[in-house]
Amino acid sequence: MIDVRRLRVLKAVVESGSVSGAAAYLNYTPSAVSQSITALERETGTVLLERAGRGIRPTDAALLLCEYAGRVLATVQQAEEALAALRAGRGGRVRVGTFPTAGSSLVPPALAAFQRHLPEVALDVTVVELDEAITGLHAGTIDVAVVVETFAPGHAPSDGLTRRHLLADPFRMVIPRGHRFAARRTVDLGALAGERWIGVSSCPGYCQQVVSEACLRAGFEPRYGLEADEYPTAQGFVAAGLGVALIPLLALGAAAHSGVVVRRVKGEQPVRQVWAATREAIADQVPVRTMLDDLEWAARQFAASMS
Amino acid sequence: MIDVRRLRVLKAVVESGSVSGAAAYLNYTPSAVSQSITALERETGTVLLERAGRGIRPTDAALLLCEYAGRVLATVQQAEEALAALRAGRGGRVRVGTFPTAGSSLVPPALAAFQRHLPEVALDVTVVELDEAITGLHAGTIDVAVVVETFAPGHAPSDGLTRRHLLADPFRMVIPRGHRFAARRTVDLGALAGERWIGVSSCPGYCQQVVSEACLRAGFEPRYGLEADEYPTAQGFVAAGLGVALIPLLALGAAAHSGVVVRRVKGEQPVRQVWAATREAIADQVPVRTMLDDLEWAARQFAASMS
DNA sequence: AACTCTACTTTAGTGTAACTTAACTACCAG
DNA sequence: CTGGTAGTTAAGTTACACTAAAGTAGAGTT
Repeated sequence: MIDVRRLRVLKAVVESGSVSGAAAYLNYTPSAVSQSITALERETGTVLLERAGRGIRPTDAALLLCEYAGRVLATVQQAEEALAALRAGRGGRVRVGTFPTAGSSLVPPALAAFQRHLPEVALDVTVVELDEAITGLHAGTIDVAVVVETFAPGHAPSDGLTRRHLLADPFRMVIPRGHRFAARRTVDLGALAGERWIGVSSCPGYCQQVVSEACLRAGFEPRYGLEADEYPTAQGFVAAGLGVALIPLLALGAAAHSGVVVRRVKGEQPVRQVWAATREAIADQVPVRTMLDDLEWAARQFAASMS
Repeated sequence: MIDVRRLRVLKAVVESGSVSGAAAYLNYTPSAVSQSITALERETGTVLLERAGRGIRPTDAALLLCEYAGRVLATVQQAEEALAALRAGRGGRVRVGTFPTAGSSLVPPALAAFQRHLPEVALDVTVVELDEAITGLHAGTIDVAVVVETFAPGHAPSDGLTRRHLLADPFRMVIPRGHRFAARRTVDLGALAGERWIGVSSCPGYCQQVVSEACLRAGFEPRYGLEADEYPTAQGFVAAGLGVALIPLLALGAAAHSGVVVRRVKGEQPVRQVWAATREAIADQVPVRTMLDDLEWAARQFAASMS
């Protein structure tokens, strides 16, 4: 394979028309240029320069190689420019993994803001469970994950990952419209000890745990009746009078089901913590940082709108 | 400017999916590959590989660079192929300079043969005087010159040039159809001592000299009447009865003027030597050597047809 | 949980080749 | 013939690309 650096030297010679001119251009000595060309001639088995009086004249072969050298060097320069563009946040792709109940109030506004900031970066959004998010981050199939808890203060951050706190998402009491507490502004959990509780399977483990702990703090263990697969379904169950549920504000969305009322919990709020996580290795990249910033911004917007 | 050799290494890594795979492919040690990539990362200020478990994963930047690397390496390979083609005699250009009276029997058949042999080589043909031919060869504006004499055995070949003998082109006596010697097979120059001689200015110096020397050998100095600018004109003058002329066989062409007869000179033939000359530096190139061979072939053909 | 294997990185050392310096050759001009 | 310019050659030095060997870290094994 022809050495591209020597092609560069040849190009300089052909374009300047002399060895010494090329040397000046390249900040070499004429000797170095001469030796480079000789080496290239040896390498290609072709005569590239002929002596012509005091100077030199490129052969057909030299002109041919020079043409290709131009293309090669132009391509390399294009590569540099494309790389600079990528580093500046133009081009490339960010893969976002979000937990199932991230809701319409957090991730979509963040994605919209991101597209405004970096319109040339492609976006992949997938819904993933918590463990998928972690393994995806490690495997490189996800760049930014929006997850619930796990990264809570107590937990050690998974190795090689870094996280940013987005939001403390409070649970609200969802009760049927006709319920005896529907008129109250806030609801004491303890007063609902006897109710039938609706569980949600899509937020496995942790969310359920928050609910249980809140109930325990209120002095009772919730009696679960139905298990909904999603929070909207759970609202439906509540509206149908099948029980009550504690549902995170984010999962309630902008508009609650018409058959239910949403009430603040009296006393200490049960909350779930929402985090954004990414690999440390890519945390400095413009698109990744921008995505984190936009998620944070969307979270602040949401928190402000719900206060 | 990004180092293309390192791009090559990166490409190997990305395509094989591992450092050790690339090392095996390139006949390097994994260490060398790792160092190359690190250097490329330093050079570009970009992270190219992330550790992923036991192996590595290329970043977006690496994939981007890899794409350009493919183009660059492909272009270099194309250059090599184009160069090989040029060396094999496909492509390129041969510039032929020929003396004014080279005639239709030598150069055109040679050019036709050349085009048959190397159809992809472009041809430039110019008519040049002798000194133009020499300077043109030196200056590189002519690759192959067809010249008369100058390179005769006595002469030292001009520096840096090499020559090949093509033809001893004999002069023939051209006399009017009605001339008293028109019936003879051969003509004794001495018998024409009293005739008016037609000179030709287009073959300056040497051709004239050959004629004069031949006449001197025959014991007289020719009395020049008219001077024609070209050999066909000279034939016209002879046909009109304005004198006689010694004209090289090549210049007579395939068909002589209808008003004249062409007769062999008795005794020692006045001849002009026809040579092909080229620069030593390019004498080994396929197109140049082919051109010389074809000129030689055309000369043999001509000599055979005129025997 | 300790081990082992594999993959990559790091560090130190070596050899090649790329460049410089200096001397040489060749061409042209005064 | 001399001086100046352009290119090449030869010798020497430097830089760096690669190897060797030791180090680190993940993933499977006993």
